Amino acid sequence: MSLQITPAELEIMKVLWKRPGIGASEIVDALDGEQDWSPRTVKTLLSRLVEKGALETQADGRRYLYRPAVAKRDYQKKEAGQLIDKLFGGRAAPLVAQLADARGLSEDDIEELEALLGRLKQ
Amino acid sequence: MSLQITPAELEIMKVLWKRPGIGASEIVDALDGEQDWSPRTVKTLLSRLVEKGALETQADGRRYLYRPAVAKRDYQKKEAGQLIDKLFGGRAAPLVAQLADARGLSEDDIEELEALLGRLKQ
DNA sequence: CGTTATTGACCACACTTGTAGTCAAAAGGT
DNA sequence: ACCTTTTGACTACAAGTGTGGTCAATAACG
Repeated sequence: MSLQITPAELEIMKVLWKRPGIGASEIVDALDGEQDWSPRTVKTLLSRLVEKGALETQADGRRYLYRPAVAKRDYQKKEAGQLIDKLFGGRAAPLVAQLADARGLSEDDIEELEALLGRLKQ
Repeated sequence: MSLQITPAELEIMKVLWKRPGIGASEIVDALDGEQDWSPRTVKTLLSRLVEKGALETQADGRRYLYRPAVAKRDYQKKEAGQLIDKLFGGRAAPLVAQLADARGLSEDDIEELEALLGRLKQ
């Protein structure tokens, strides 16, 4: 179940990761200002996500409540892993080097990473 | 020029980043074992890449020699940046944390990253 | 030289993706 | 009890993508 989430679908997932268990209209509202989609479009994306198993539904009278069937954490992991496999020969360090180069790590980033590495070390 | 390279096209790019300036048949050979594509498919992907400006051609008698118009480095940077914007709120540190969790960083990775951070610090 | 293999140009076609319309059932307002 | 709104189901349709075929020119081989 490779669960291919497209960029448009991802916007929906992001809303639901933040507020799981809401209905279509709340999602439309949450996206207002972010995306300029008709409610129809949002509904279509919801259906497709349900169909591909990325969302679970729970009937609530006339409508469904939607919630992610995939944790954000897991999805992030999968995507990050795919990227380094695809482009960085499976090694994480070169990716980080590119990131540093591409957009510069902030002081905070650097500190956070050092702490992380410290924890990993022992 | 946002230069959208699809996964299949990327395989071609990878060959050409490694060996720029080769012709279609060499690319087909290089992909043999990697991808199971007919030479026709490779040809189509090449045309599309040229059309979208990701490859440059140089006539060589009856055929073209192809070479990347985009440096691998730059493409990696763009992809990595897109990923963290898309999924990690634009911050690199959480991505690295996920990677560490997802596949574990090797000793070497950790050392490399520490060195990198050291360099970035001053 | 005539035949064959290669190459780029152009074409095909199903599947996915972005974006939305139609429809019928149900829920809610008045 | 109607009319309107909302919702999910189904449908549409163009652009992009994966995969490969046809064709004509030409290079290479015998």
